[in-house]
Amino acid sequence: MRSKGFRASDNSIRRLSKYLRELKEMEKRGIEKVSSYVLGERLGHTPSQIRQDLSSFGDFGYQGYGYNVSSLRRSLEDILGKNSELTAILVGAGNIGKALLENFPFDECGVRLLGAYDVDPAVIGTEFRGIAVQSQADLDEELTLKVPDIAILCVPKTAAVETAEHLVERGIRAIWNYTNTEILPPYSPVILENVHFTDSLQTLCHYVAEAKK
Amino acid sequence: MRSKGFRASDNSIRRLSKYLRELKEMEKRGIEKVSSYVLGERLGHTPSQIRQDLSSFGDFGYQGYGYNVSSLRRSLEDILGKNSELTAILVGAGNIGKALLENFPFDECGVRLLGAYDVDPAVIGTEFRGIAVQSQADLDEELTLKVPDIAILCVPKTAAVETAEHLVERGIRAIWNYTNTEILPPYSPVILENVHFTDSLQTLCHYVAEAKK
DNA sequence: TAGATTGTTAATCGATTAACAATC
DNA sequence: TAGATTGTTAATCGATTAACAATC
Repeated sequence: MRSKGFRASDNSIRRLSKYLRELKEMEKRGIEKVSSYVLGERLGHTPSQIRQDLSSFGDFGYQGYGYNVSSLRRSLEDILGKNSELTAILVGAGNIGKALLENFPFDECGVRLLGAYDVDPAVIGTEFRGIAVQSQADLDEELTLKVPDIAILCVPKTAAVETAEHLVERGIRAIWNYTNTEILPPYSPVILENVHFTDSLQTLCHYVAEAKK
Repeated sequence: MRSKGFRASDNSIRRLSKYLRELKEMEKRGIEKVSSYVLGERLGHTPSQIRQDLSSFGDFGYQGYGYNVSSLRRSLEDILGKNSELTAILVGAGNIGKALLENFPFDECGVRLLGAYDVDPAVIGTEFRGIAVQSQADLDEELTLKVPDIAILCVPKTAAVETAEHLVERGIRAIWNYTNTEILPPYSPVILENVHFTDSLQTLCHYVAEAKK
């Protein structure tokens, strides 16, 4: 994982995830090598773009051959932090929180989920894949001991900003935000990744409405 | 909703959703007017960008005054298809499907959910907010009667491509894709909006891993 | 009126694509 | 070897930002 001078754009990073997805699929099918041309065909990108994206992180290919699927897969996993032993907690075990607890493939991203927390007594104690939901007090205690790398924020909209600020005050430096709310001021030093479902559907609806006209 | 000659970029459309979110918040707080400068401050965009984004869809502001919050909110809802009476069905009532059925604010996007479908007999018949999950056969019958505008695809990865193709063959022209898979060839005429959770977490992990170095 | 702020045109910046020498 | 395909440099394209006349 050799990093070069300039840094890749956010769009480029997101494409790496997409490439990784396709590479895993190819690996599963026993495909050994792939060229930027073929990968681009499959995913709708130009060969140039793929080579540019990859080359900003290292020399992964071989001239006249292309890329070895398995080894490029491993390199992309490295870049995307799979081997960085990152830890996370989940805050808010409502519906979306539960869905993540029950189903999300954290291993696939190399993230170890340390715990889940909620304020609702009816939910506290419930167990999902070996993780029992704990109380707010437990969360605060936990954070004094060790701050995980990532907080997955799944609390209701109304508690979103408050909870986010609380977590950041206690040392959290990255948030995976499911609250459909802008939880922190722009340019805050916290690394923020938003999953805004309504934004996504509204974008789709815009194009659908346009197409219907 | 006056549309001008050139079309807005995808990024621009996505920002409109963000603006809309903030405008709703301001409206709730009783704020009557807003300038591109103030809105930009709140969301981390330059005033120029906001004016550019908006002006590609119409003249919504007033010189020397700014924008009226309520009326801009309404205009953005129009652009984002809220008043286009779009319809949708949900296919695959597993965990994420259920979470959407139980919680997603479809009204907020102006989308009417017509039905939900699954192959699992254990799930068929279950009701969520007035919508009973129906069988695959029911789905096919429904599609011969009337094709909804959007299919929300929540089936397992393994059934993703097959189900998507099935739906498209029967007339579906837009898919909100929750399967974490590339379900259709690039450049297909179907309008596709992907919600790829793992891509999102991997992107976050990349930045977190970088920051830890 | 003077100050504020729009919509738009022009300038800048960054990202994508094309081209090509290097070389497996 | 000849053909294929990389990594990289240069050219193009598009998106963001700055500037400003118009005007409320």
